[in-house]
Amino acid sequence: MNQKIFVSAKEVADRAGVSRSAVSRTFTPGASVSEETRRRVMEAAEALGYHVNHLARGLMRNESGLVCLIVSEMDTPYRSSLIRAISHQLQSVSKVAMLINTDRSDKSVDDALRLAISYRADASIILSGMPDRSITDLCMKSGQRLVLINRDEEREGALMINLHDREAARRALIAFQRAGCSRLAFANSDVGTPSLMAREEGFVEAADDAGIDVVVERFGPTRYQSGVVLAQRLLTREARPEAIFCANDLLACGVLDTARHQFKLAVPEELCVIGFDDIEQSSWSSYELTTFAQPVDLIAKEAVAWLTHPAPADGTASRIRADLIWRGSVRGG
Amino acid sequence: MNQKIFVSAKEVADRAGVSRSAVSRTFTPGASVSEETRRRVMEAAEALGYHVNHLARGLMRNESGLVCLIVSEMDTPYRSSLIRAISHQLQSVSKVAMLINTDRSDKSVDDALRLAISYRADASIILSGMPDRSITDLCMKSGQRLVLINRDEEREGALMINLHDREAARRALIAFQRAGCSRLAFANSDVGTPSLMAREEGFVEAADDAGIDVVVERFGPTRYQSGVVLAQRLLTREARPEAIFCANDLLACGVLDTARHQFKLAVPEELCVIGFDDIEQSSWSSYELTTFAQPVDLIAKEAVAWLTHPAPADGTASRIRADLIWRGSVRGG
DNA sequence: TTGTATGCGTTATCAG
DNA sequence: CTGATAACGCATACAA
Repeated sequence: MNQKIFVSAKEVADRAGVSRSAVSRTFTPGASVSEETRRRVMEAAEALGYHVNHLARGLMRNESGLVCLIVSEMDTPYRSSLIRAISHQLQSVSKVAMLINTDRSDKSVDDALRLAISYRADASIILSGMPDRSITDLCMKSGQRLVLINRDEEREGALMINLHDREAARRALIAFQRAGCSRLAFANSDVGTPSLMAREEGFVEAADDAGIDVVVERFGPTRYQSGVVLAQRLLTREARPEAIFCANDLLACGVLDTARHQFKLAVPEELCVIGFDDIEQSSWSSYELTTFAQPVDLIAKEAVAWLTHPAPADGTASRIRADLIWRGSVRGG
Repeated sequence: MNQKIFVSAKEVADRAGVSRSAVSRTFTPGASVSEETRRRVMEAAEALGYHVNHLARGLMRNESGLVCLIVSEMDTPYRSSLIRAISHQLQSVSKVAMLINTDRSDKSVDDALRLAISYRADASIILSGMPDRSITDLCMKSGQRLVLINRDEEREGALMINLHDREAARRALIAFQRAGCSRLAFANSDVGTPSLMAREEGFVEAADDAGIDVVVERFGPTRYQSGVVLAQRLLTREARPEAIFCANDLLACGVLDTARHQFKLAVPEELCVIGFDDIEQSSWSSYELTTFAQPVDLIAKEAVAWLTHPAPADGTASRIRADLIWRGSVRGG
């Protein structure tokens, strides 16, 4: 069944009439080989269909070229675009992404991290959940780098990339105020992800400061269908909100659809909505959603740069600003 | 920088007071170890933070546990849900997905496949593009299994998973006929992916058989924005189509939005639309798109089952039926 | 059941 | 610039 048939450096060396070291050097960037031997090696390698065994190379160098991406609900628009951006960046520095699905449990994140260690991954990037401190310590001790995206929690030696969620929430409030909205609401899922909570808290605080009340509603996973439920709850209140800030775009789409189709509300005339992420659907003409853009390419670039570049201090935190994209779901853009 | 600090089987053996073979056996499912030694080994391993080195193990067994996913535009709804399903299935059989981004060029697919060989991936699953025959031959010769999804092209020894695209297209025609539509159109991208072309050809053929004319329009990548352009072209024709079958849901969403918002057409009263894939957005209340469902979980299951199970004949082809999901974009569901 | 010895394909070291 | 040799961490055939 499993025919071995992998051609090794020795075979190439024999055919080319050189030592196996010469073969190794030919495929090691920046090694010194004469033009002549390189040519002969390449020729033999081509003929035999030789490919460097990255497993063996990784074993020697203690560096596999693998980077572990740990993520749940990866078929969600924002997540998948972040994955695309990161894997693309990784490839540009000759690394490759290992993709690991988790459910929401922190234990599954721990398992993923263990797997990363088993494969001697050069690094792990966590997009969902939060591993136990004992595991992250193990990662650091193993010389494995760690990047936490939107986790908003400290981990010794790891790179933390976060957005200015609270500050963005303040700007959302200002936008609503300028639109003349006074009855405000915040629509959130009930999963309690740090970045989602930061948006909620930032919005409520900002409203507090301005002496405005905010109705906060939380429900279900962070998905479209939850947005539907949230809208039903919010829009049936006696004092119907004039503006809803949603924890992310998926919720906002559900809210918008429900407001328009079920409650026959005109947006933005009767209801203003702001989301977060700027997923592709937000720009579709059924939504025209005003939202904060997550700069996924920038996030990916920062993450990968930190992985390859010797770290400045070792662990670092990065805060990125989310730009407000004005579309039609808020008056007076 | 790169502290070595990976604990090896030898260290565990020393601490447990056994030979390193005992350690190896403890972590090899189905090896014979006494309960006593197993316990002591596990204890030592736990204490030291030992993890089997999958690189070394893969080197020995010539089998890495890695499966390469080759895909372009992976942040697209259908693609990302397929990736989720596959990676999930892989994890359930203790394999892990290596994710490789390609652009549309076949050369980038070749490169991805070479990388898979370098990592001694157990298999490669191709979701986009088509590699050169010389490369696929190399894969087979290297004992690397190959799965082609929706590629609709033969490759010796590979598993090909396809849908009944042509047959589905026939059913789309019937649905339109039952809705009383006579002026028909097909909206396609211009990338010429086999499965997309099969849907187009199947639809045109079925219409031919029924003596009906079909306007075919092709434009751009297979994305929402292309749907917008396609709708503009189709809906400004003298004889405006009453029904449009779109090569996939993303195009259909663009068509629907444009028909409604720009041309003020009522769906399904003045225009019927059918898509393909059943992405999540199709069920959103702004679309209510009637569409053919790609059974991603089934596809993933078949692919992974074939990878783990000794192949029936070696290479195989699988055709899966796409169910029509009736929603509001066609009259008389 | 256990330990010993050997080999997997590389790269790094060092002598030439 | 080149070639021999020693690791790397593990699995396994073989002997005990």
